[in-house]
Amino acid sequence: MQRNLEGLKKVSVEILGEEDFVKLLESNEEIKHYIGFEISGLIHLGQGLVTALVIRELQKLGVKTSIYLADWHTWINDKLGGNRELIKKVALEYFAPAMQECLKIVGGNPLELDFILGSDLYHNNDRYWQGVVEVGKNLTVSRVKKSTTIMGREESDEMKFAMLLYPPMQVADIFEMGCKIAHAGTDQRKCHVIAREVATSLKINPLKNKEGEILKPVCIHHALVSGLQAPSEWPLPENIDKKDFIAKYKMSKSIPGSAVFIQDSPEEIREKIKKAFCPEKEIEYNPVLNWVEQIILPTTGKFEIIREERFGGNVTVESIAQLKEKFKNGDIHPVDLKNNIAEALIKLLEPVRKRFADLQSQEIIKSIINLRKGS
RNA sequence: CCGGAGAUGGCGGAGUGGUCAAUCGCACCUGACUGUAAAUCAGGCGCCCUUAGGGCUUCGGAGGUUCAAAUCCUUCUCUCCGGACCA
Repeated sequence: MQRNLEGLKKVSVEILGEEDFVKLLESNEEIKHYIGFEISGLIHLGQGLVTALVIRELQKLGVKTSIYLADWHTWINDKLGGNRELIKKVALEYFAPAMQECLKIVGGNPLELDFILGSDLYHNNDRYWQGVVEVGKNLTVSRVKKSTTIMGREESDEMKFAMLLYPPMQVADIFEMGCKIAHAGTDQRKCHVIAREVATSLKINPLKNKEGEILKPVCIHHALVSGLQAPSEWPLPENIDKKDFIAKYKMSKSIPGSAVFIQDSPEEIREKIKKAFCPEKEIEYNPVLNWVEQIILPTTGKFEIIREERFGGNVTVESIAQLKEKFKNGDIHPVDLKNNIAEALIKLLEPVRKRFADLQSQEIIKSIINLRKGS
């Protein structure tokens, strides 16, 4: 079994508590992982495939992986109209199978991926709610308020009191499930940092290794994938932090053109990518290039460009550095990139489309889409 | 509970009795220009009718005044800001 973190590091941006992770691997004890999902709508490539890539790598390390279907959190955050029945239905009939397919696509093993539904975890579970309170006793209100950005809300948005329950609940989830590895996109960082900070103060249900020592959860964060939309200003203004600026343009479910959803039809995929922002020779801020880097290459190991002779003929690249080089000097044109990434994605995602091709699945997907329009 | 402010189209935000289907900005859609997108320019952007034009339904909900209301009145709901209560 693989014992180093190199593969994992390639598909993530940071590991908080890396040394602890190495120790855990060496100790041969069971290591449980989880990533939590709000059942917030359709699954896009970032959520589906990038998550799956990390899970694949964790499985290679012998970690017991799981996905937490956070129906309570979804309810609190008022997604899917706050309709608890629908949330559960979508969780079990769309999210879970979809993530199995995504994991299969990237070469992971869906049979070794557990699913845990929030309602089941909390049902008749005093210890969980004690955990929530105990986490809360270690936090100030302002700290919790600041951390509500993990819910994808703006500070200016109206905040219901229940939203303040969300971060401590998310932290308590980790301890309740006994997950030594907590995994999420970088947007969830604040919550994980809280989890690590309070970990050593917990009395009721702390994380422990097999020697009984109290542990902080190891937190793995993957990068958020760029959205295809154009930035509000281009070229990027000189005087600002480019990284911060770019970070604002992530794939988003609420910005229609920014994301490809995993069950999108070939036509939809082509159309969205055709409309993508993709300046010629630009390698610093280029969402299409970013997709090749974060999705195509880690999944298939190569990126094939099929094009007419007059444009330079076919090329295959195997690293992002190689691709960037060719793109920067104009050997590869944005249209080459777009045409081929679209076809590559169509091919990759075919199993998902098949999985959800039946009438019942289509109904569920439709109901998610209509909800968004309505609310 | 009391006092004040407010609720307008996807969002922001004008409008305070007729000329308002509702200025404007953003977003969005179409076309032109580029081997893509962006930028720029032209047009569209409540719904229906084939255009001129016409019809229908809108300005938090309900009711009312008026020839005529997003605009006035009553009432309800919700939001924000103060204050009161704090055994």
